[in-house]
Amino acid sequence: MTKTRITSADVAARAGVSRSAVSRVFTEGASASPKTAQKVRRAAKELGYRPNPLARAMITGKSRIIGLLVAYLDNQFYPLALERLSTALEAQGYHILVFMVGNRGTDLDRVTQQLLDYRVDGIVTASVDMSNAVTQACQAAGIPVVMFNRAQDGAGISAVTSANVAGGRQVAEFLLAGGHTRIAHIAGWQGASTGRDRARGFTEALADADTAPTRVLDGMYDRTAAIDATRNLMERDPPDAIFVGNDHMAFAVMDTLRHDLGVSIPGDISIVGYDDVPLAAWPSYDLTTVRQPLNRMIEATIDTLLAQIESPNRPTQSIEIDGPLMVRTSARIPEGTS
Amino acid sequence: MTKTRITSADVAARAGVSRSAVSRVFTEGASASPKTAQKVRRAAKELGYRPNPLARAMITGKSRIIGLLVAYLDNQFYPLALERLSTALEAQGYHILVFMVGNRGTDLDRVTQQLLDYRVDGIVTASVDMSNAVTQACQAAGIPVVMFNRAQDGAGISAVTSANVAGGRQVAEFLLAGGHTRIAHIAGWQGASTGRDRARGFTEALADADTAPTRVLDGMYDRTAAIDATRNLMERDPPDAIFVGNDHMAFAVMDTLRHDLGVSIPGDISIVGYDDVPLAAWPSYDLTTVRQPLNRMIEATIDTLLAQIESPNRPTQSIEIDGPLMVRTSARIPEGTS
DNA sequence: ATGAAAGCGCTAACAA
DNA sequence: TTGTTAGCGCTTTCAT
Repeated sequence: MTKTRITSADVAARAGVSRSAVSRVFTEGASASPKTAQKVRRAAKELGYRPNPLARAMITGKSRIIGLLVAYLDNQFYPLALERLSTALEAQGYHILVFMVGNRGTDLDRVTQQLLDYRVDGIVTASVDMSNAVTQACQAAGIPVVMFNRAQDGAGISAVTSANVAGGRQVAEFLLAGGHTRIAHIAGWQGASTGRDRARGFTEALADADTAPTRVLDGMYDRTAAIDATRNLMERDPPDAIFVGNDHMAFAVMDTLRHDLGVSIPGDISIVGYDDVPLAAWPSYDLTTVRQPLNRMIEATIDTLLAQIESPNRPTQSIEIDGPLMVRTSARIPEGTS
Repeated sequence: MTKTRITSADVAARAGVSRSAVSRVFTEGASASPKTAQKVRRAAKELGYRPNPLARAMITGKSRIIGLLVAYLDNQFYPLALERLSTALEAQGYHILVFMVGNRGTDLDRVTQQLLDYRVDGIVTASVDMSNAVTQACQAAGIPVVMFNRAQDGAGISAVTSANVAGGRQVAEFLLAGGHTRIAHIAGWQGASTGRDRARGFTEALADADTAPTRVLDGMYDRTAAIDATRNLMERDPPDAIFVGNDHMAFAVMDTLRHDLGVSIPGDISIVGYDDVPLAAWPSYDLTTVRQPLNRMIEATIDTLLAQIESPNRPTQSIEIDGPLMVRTSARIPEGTS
């Protein structure tokens, strides 16, 4: 059995037409008579021919590959995002080429270069914070970029996020309504827009009620850091509620509180997280949290990206998607709540 | 600012050499005099030139892309595998093109075709059970395939797994030593080699001790199925220990037992899982489980794949990697254990 | 060691 | 609508 690849020439020969004819039959919206099309398709099927996307990419300049830049995969939110993103893009004839960037300021330049090398049609960055340089370079090279779950102020880069400021507010209001008086915040990484926005909305809403968080610590979106922050918090001035910057950290906080410190949740302290990953709904945590509507965020990401690929001069856009507070049992529930 | 791409011709012109010379300078182990190399590199740097991998792929037939076929990303084990795999491959100059296959018998044919279309240099399948057809087709097309965390009996396909039969045995022996007498098994999907092997090792070891599992239910590697199985088990004949086919299901079992059924773990029932995902070590579960040594499995996967890419006629190999039982508190600990 | 020429598999002008 | 003719950007014999 030979490993010979079938080319369009083979099909052309067999169908008794030119290679261009074959090409046109396999190209969206190209002109080919039904008769030719039929002949070509038959020959192709008999030969097991399929166009070579690489060759096609070279000439069209479109690879139908989307570069995905991703840092952490330990927070359940991102694997799910990847799954949805990939599935949705495959449905549109695109595929995802993965570029892992080490969590802390790795060789971004090398990655950027590779991204450009592969002539990807577009780029999605997920959980990548230091993307300024990258995104700038890619934009400059004419490759559309959409930041997923991160925003970049005024940088002229498209971004899709949930309404993080509003989400932070929601949490503050919920906690206030629950009668909490000493509310602390273990924030998401303050180098990330999500971390900052959630903290801001939260603090602002408290300020509106003439109060303030007892303390704000940066949990870096990291489990260990969150554990340390929790201990620190409890040693000095124990709060009666903690808003944690994402679910991943909130689980760490709950674990530490319950199992290390013997604190009852929500009896002694209420905990609220952010993301609503599936684990948040598991009864071991049953975490009250702000949902980031993954499906709609993915949808928006893809729409934005594809729109930008189709019309390169289209202005960039930032999309913010509202997410509800999922009330569960990790935080005391205000009286008379529906 | 123009979007013009720099080609090897530009570099050649600037360096005063031929395009072949440029090519050789950028090709591993090609002959170029130090002088030429220097001139070319300088010109390239000045122009910001980098070879186009797609064009290179067309001629060499090597895309330096590895196709990753993956089904579920909700079990923490696979995102981590993906992360490690991608990082390690990037270090070797490869990248991962993702192909999601819907959990239940989706259009495998379409995916297979696309895999072939892209002329990937190799394929890794992860958590893909029905891979027979796919892998066969790819092998036939001369593309090396390595199955990660699945084995295929006698199919002449390379595979990397942990020692699942031995792992199952370990669990049985541990539970027996702990004095359990009514041991049930909520098994991993019996359509998957891992599910079958673990169940087999487990049952065999019990048989060696002249006993048998009180019941064996297929949990399908699915949270909901595992919950149902747990309820079913508890209604009819409650065991004093359950070996669960993977951690992901074990968490569901523990949640159901504790929060739905008010069962104490390990007071009333001991639970043992499989995988040792990070979550297993979190204090909320603190799950006794058999570790699948991820890093070494990934290493073996990559070694096998790259070896096969380099010498296509090399025979396929199945590698099995031992994993220790991680003893934690979800199962009663035998007396006098170190 | 180097350049000229040929070609990977395909699509895009251009005529016909 | 169709075929012919050029390439896309690169690597690779084959001479030199």
